Amino acid sequence: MLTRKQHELLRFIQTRLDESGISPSFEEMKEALDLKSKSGVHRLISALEERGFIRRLPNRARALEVLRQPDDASLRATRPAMAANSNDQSAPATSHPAAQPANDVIEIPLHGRIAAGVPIEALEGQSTLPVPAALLGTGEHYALEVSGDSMIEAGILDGDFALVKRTSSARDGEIVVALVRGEEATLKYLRREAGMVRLDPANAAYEPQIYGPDEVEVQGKLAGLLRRYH
Amino acid sequence: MLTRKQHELLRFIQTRLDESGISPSFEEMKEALDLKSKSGVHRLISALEERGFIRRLPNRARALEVLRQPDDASLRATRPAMAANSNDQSAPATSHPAAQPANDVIEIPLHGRIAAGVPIEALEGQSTLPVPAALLGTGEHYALEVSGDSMIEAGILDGDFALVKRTSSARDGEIVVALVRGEEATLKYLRREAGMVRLDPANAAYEPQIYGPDEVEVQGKLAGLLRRYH
DNA sequence: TCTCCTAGTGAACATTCGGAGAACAAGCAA
DNA sequence: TTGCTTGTTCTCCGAATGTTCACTAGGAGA
Repeated sequence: MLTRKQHELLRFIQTRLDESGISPSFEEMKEALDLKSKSGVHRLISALEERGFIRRLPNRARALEVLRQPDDASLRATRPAMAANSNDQSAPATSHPAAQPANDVIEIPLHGRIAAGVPIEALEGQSTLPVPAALLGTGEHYALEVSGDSMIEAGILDGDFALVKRTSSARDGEIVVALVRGEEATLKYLRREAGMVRLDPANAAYEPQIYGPDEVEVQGKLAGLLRRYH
Repeated sequence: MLTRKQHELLRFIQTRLDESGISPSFEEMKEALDLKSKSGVHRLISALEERGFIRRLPNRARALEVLRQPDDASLRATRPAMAANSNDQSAPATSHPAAQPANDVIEIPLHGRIAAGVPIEALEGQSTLPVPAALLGTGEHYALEVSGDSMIEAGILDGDFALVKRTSSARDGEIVVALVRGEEATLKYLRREAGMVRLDPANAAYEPQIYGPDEVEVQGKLAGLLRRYH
């Protein structure tokens, strides 16, 4: 899936993220790959993004996120080491060499219903929900039960479980959990325009809402969805 | 399923990916198979792709990904099931505190895409998908990747994973996997009227289809849904 | 608000590498 | 025979890489 250079760069980025938590700048990547110009890095980054290995915020410095690891044994072998690096060694949760089902499932907290007029922190969780790891990317996730039909045209129905990645940044067009004026958490499309933040429902019966940047806090972005039919 | 050469090539690719994480180029595969030309490799690659064993980005160098192993128990044991999930994500959240194994999880077989014009039995699957037991009821279940937008108004989008309970009976108004004339499996609302069976899409752009009772075989009914956002 | 600096963007050029595919032939099984 | 897999040669063109240079967006500070 990756060429040599792409692979090399991806590993460098991942290493830096593991060590310092900060993505390297183009300049640093240039040095690491022994190039004389940032342009080469730029193209490699673009290729990695195109192939779905990283994600980035355009025009933002050091705004890289690794989405997947290259599919190779050396990584699999080093994963325990990485775990020890990136996180506290006190988490022994990684010792499941062949515990097949367990490796594929992540237990995430269920924080209650969204669009209930209550900040979701208030509902910090009682229960948890097991979720296939494949539905999630990296990072911390939680689940919310969707209330209402304001996102129905995006295929998100009342009663669905939204799997949300905890983050305070999101890109235009992504579906986010937004806390409005510290009071109300809703699930909406995020769009920014003219210094304002617009929250777009996916239901022609509802109006987009426009707020000042200080009125809206992104609490996470939609990473997956679970639904039950009875 | 695979010819000797295809099998040999697939194993070579997998080996290289395991060792280096970088897919081999046509030139390298040519050498490995002891051929004198890349064209042979080209045809083998095409065959492997057509049969769903590998995935590739067209016109991209070294952009191969192995989706399935040949039906070979020794190999299969070493590959997590989700590797076969068309998209990325074979490397889930490498390590974070919230990632804990769970018990109430059921591993169900993933039978391929539905609405692909192929009876799903034909795709009897290598891969499996871990699913929270809470999403399913009793009985035997399997998963299908949804193809197309014919159920979009029911909140079922292209690329979603439908969790299906295997059953040959369903009630009016339920969403079922229906095999039409032994050929085509589709996901539709089931309705019976005047001795006929009607399969209703949930998309105004599509027409309901009406069949004789002998033409339609219910293979299961929708029990749950998984979706990933990228 | 304005100005400056840095990091990121991307066009352009050259070189080498890698993939697509037509065309022809041989071996083999139904 | 017919159909399929395989082997081979050859050609064409696009991808990947390295490099230079100029430009732009954002953030920091005056």
